Amino acid sequence: MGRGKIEIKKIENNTNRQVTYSKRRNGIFKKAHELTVLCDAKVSLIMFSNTGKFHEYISPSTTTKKMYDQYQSTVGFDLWSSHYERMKETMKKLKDTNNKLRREIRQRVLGEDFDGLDMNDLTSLEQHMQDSLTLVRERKYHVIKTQTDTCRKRVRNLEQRNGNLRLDYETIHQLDKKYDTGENEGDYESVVAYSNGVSNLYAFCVHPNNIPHGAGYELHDHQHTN
Amino acid sequence: MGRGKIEIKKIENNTNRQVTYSKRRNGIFKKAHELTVLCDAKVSLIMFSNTGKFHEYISPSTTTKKMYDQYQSTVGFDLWSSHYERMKETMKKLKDTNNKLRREIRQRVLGEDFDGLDMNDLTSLEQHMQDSLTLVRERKYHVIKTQTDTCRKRVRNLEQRNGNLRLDYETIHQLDKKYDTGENEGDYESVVAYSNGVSNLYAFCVHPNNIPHGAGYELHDHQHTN
DNA sequence: ATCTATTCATAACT
DNA sequence: TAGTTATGAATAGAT
Repeated sequence: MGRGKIEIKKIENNTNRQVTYSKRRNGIFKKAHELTVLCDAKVSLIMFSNTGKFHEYISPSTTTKKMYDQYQSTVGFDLWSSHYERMKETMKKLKDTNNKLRREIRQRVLGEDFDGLDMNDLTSLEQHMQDSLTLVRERKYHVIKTQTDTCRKRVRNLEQRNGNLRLDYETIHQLDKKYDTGENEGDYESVVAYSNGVSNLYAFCVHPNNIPHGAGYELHDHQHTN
Repeated sequence: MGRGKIEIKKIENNTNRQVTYSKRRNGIFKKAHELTVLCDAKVSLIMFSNTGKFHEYISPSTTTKKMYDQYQSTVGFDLWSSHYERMKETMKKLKDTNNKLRREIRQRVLGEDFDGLDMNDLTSLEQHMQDSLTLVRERKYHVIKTQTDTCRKRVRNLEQRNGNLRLDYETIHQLDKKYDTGENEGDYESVVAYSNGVSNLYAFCVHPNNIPHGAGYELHDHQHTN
């Protein structure tokens, strides 16, 4: 139908193909619409050109979604059912699990929902809960013990540190006395020697009035205890 | 294009409509295929006649599902994503809930997974579990009490019944003695009178050897206790 | 189903 | 890209 018969095979000329696509597309759409009206049919027509351009015709009496729902139920095996059904299955299982967990919690945590449990069930439940409670208590005592140990260690460290401080302090005191009585010649070496292994001696020498509170040294303490 | 021009409106004659549908459907399918070949296009053509009959054409280079996936990504708003996404959302929530429940159970039932719980958490958890355990115990004792009460009632009933039986038995014994010594004249009335208010006297008279076990009377017992 | 007079769609051209 | 037209294709109505 045209100025000459054509063979039905791909039109290689790009422009021609485009033109033919456009013309014939309109032709089909027109036919689809005529069929819709004449025969009261429902038509969904979707096309993509080889360049990816999209066109569709859908009978006015329906929608594309409806057509595909109908398509699916007609063809039986539906296109997404595998995904969809598997998903629904999974969801059902999740819900079931959820409910079981909830019931367990209701029984064990909230102390409800005992219907259908006989003496044996109750006794076993009680035993289980007793065991679990014991586990929680053990955990708690473990935590307490750990905390106590840490605390004790810390105290011991502080005591030791305090002892050292006193020692240092007394040493300095004695040195001061020496200086006061002019007995300090040749003793500088011994002071330095003594200070090895005794912490913060220099600091005390600079600020001896800090000793009783020691707030300024907490950082040093930490460096030692850690 | 036929023996005469036709108006594009619904064909009322049923047969005519059917025939036209069939002819034009083939026409469109042919055109769809020609377009597919000539222009290297992809066509999905789905139709339902007004009687519900289904026909489809799909370009050989593709499938209906592919076409609709492409349709969805082209049109943007896709046909199933809303369902699908909502489903995925729901599933995620279910999984989360599930995990939370599981953790609670691990903590409270299995005595595991205490990481991140400090002393306060543990103390509160212990208290909660103690409370729950108490609830289970209460329930258990309630069940025990109920069972015990039922049992006790039953025993009391049986005892009472047993007492009645003995009474009956002795009565009969005395009557037998009377008969043995010939003292039974005019006493029939008194026996019947006596039997009023005493259960199963007739039965004893017929099968006095059943008395000690009484198995045959359990049904009667039930009728009395209920 | 098949036929065919007629209308319609469109290939080539502008 | 849009319009024209010669021509083949589609099909309405009849058989």
